[in-house]
Amino acid sequence: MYRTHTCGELRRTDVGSKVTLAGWVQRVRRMGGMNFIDLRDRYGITQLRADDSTDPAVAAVVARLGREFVIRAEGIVEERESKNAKIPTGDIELKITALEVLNESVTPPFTIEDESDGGEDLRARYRYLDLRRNPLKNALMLRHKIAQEVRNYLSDNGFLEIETPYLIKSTPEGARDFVVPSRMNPGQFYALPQSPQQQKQLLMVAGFDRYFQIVRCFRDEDLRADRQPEFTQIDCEMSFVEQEDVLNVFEGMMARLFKSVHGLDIKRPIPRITWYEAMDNYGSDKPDIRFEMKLHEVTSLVQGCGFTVFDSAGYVGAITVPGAAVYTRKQLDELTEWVKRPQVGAKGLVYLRVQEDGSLKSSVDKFYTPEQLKAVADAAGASAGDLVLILCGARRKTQTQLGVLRIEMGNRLGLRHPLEFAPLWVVDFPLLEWDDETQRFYAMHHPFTAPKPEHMDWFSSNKKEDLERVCANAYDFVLNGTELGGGSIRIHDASMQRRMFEVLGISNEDAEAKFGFMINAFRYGAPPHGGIAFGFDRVCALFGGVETIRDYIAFPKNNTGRDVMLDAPAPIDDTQLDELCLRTVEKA
RNA sequence: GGUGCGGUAGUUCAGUCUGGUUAGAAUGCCGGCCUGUCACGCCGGAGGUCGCGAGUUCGAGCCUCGUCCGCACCGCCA
Repeated sequence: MYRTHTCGELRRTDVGSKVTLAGWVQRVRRMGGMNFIDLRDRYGITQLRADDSTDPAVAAVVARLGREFVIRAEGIVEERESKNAKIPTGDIELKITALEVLNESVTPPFTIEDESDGGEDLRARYRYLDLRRNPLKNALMLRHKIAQEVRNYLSDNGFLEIETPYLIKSTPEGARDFVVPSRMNPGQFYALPQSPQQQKQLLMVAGFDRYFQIVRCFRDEDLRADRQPEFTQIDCEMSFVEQEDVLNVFEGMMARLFKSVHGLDIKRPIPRITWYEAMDNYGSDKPDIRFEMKLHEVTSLVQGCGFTVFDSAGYVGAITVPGAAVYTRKQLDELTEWVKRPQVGAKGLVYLRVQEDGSLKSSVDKFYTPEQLKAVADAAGASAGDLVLILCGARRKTQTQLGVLRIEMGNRLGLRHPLEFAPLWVVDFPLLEWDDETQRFYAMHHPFTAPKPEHMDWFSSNKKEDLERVCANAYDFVLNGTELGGGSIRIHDASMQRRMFEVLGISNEDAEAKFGFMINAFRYGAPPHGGIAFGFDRVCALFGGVETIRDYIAFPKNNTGRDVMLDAPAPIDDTQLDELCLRTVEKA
């Protein structure tokens, strides 16, 4: 037996017992004649003590120990002379009676401590060492906890966990597919699933009326702090449900997670706003509602006064930054430069200070009377000491820019506490999105999303402005400004599906070629159904209070999609290429 | 495809704007001292192709151009 206990469990009540521990050497403190070893495993740290004078054999082993050696120590649990309140085992130590090196370690390239001295890239290349550190270890433990809670909740609610294939068929709509060549079918390719969307709908046709899966998905797109090419979804689908049923079930799931992970009782029902309200009030389809600072349209108040920038704009909107009237000219200039960066894309920034005495000072004083400015400040909900920031331009574009500015000001004012949680449903998304470049509609969610029944007249119309108004039975779960999940009620009626393809400009032949198996299956009695999928990595990261998902994935890819530890992707042998008929002709 | 920031001891960084003797600090590592440390302390030591390539210059870590790599973001992500 290598050990009787872990390094995290011994307490004062164990004093006097003879135990054996095994783990990694975190640090050796040699005091001259007396030595302390911090022994670490997954469960914690226990201090070992060795006295050179009483046991020369142990002393000889201690003398050659280095960081990250794997050792096994036998000894007696003793109460410490001086306690360490920082660790749970801080009241005791192990007086070593026998010590064995199970394996040596070369000096690690960075320190294995909570605050490591290693940079991101270095730690990524030695991920197995990085994972020994508490922050990453705790992140993976949180991930496990959330996965367990999700499984239990869904299983308790009658959901069956069913696996779907990873080798499927490429679908042209949506993100780029990762493809896998087929040896037995030369020149043909599988695709890895972007999500098990079609399979789960087929499971509904098959009668598994409540399905879920914690499943890996793949998208060959550029990466971000919150986007990996392979990521994990909590994928769910239900039959004989309306939107309300889906929202209720998954509110319950999120409530259970908040309770079990953070001990929080979230308010139910979780607030719901429409996509239009989200855009008009927050300039985002995934608003962070931990703080107010809503958008206010002031277009009618500022036009016709000779300020041509506003007069020619389709929309003029404002946000009120509380307590920011003290911003200096320099700070405002910096903010103006900030909104003009390509990432935001505004042409300029108009400000309006409501000073402590109630008087107004703005960058457009010469165009407006104090009364007119007062009306703007009132419309924006500004009071003494506040700063009103105004952008103008095309409606949705400007709202989006104000939304980005709102988040930035929220950050600057410290209004976005990572461990404060404000969940939200965004509902009634537009069904379709017009693309100017290709002059056609695209499905905002995916082409199986059902239009709202009350919008069927518009959906039947061939006028662009009618189709643009059609809302979908689609919904997103948003937490603290991050989209954590999204789903919809699906189309289960063949004629409506045909109409959908027609609107999207997909011919019968194309639809047959791309989604033939779906269309065919739906002829055999598809039940009304709908579902949702959550980004599991993002759920973990947000519950952990950070914005990057990499820490919650054991072996993530870097910014360019590489696994720097494996050094993948990599070329393959010519023999492999030949077998797959993929060998390219050498260039002359 | 694009924008920004970064690349200098094992590691994290300073030095680059304003070119000039032997490129510094901290930490880690090695050696010595130390019997109650827990970020132990004290003394000493080793450790550098300044990412790579070209250019400007009497002289380049520093200036210019190119290139590679990392991170963040825009595009993209039905």
